[in-house]
Amino acid sequence: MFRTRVVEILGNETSPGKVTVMGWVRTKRDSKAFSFLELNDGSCLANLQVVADAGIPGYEEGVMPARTGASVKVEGMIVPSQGQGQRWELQAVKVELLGAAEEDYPLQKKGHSMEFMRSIAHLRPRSNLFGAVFRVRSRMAYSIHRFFQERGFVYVHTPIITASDCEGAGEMFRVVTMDGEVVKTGEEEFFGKPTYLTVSGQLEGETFACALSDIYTFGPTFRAENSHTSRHASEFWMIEPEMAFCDLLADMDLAEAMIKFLVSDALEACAEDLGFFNQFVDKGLLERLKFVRDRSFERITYTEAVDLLKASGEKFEYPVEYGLNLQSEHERYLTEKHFRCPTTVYNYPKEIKPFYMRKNDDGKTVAAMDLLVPGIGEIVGGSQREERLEVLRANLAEHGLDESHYDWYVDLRRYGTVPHAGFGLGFERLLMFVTGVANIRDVIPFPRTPGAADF
RNA sequence: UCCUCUGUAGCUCAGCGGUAGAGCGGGUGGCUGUUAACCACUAGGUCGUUGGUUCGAUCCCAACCGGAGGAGCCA
Repeated sequence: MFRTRVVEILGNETSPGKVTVMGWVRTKRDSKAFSFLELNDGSCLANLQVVADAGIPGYEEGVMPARTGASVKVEGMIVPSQGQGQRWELQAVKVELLGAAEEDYPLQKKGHSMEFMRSIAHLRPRSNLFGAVFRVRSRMAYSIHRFFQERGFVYVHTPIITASDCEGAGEMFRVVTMDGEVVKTGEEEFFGKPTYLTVSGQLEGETFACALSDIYTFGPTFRAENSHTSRHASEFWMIEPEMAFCDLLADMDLAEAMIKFLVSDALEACAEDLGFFNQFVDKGLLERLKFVRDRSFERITYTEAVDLLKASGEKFEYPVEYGLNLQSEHERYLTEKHFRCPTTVYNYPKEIKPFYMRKNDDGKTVAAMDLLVPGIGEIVGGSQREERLEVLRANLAEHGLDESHYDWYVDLRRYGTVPHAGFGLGFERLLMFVTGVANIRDVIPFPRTPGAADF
């Protein structure tokens, strides 16, 4: 089957002449003597306008029954459009109906609510919005690999089924086998011990960084948290670079460079789709993305942030106090009202951070950092890892963890330990930031949230 | 897990203590180089479920179920 993609046709300076195009009908306007078909093949946001004169081969069988949602094959000439609104149009010489759409095709030409679109997740990529979202998602995945590969990072596939529990990362899904309706436990466990779906590849990533220097992971992660918000999903994708011979400063530099790289690439490679978001989803999107691309980010220590929030005069629902976690409202104030740009907060009190983060010399804080962006909040969380054997052991004990569960992790500090650091970036949150789409369910093809695992 | 909002036609919503309406979508016909086309006609609903109050409930009350938003936790 040979076809020309719509994106190739519409980008032409001169007519490509005779082409065959296949796609889905977005809308059709009939008159007595001819029909206009808006054809979309997903290769770009724009449709190709097809002009089909009554009487051409396939008009009765191909064009007339082709209502919204139908798939068609059109052969014809690309000619300059007589009408307003498009440069090129396809003057059809032959139309073939590939697949009719039944009368109850749910996508209308008019806008639908996001809730309804979620209920038809198998059809929503055929809409302008979701087509654009998922083209951008694909491009950003590609760009992430490019960013790291160009910098000499090695891509590591950390396991999805894991026996390790990356402490502090939340509730986990158990992986079990069944005997009929009975879950096999104890001696019967498939792996001989309890296993889970991974909540993070970080600990395994550290082992590879302590061999290949600079590595990254990029894969699905799972959290069994019962959280109902627009920013949480039970299954999501995460990018986790880990670097040997690296401290917190270089870690923050990398996180910021990565955000800038991705935003810059999106602005260039996804201009049409971002323009659509800017018009219909978030009027300030392009301005904000250009700002992020061109300006430097703010950096502030946790202690400075607490002082700043206390002195702000702003009324918060939750108290600002050294030693307490920054609440969403506090993060939002910093990044949306005070600095009005992405902000990295670092050096958090050790009590509110997990065991693997490196203790600072002040004895009170750890070398942790969160990169906050306007509208989303935390998009990156990272730290320099504790590389000193005795300090790590003490941390495990302080957190009430059994060292025997982490023997392989502790080994890294026994055999040629090195300063190292890394971070985790939520892929869907990045996409929310880049597209302006407000709900995480709308930037992942088939979202899994508590109580919902359709499709 | 907690708090708030919400559930009427395929979709988006209006409505009212006396058993329902619009726009879009669908169907039929017409018309026009149209472009969220236009015009006319037409078919669609046990008003989320179960109880209760009432002469009478889609409307008031309760519980449950579903959806959404926020908090916490995090990415």
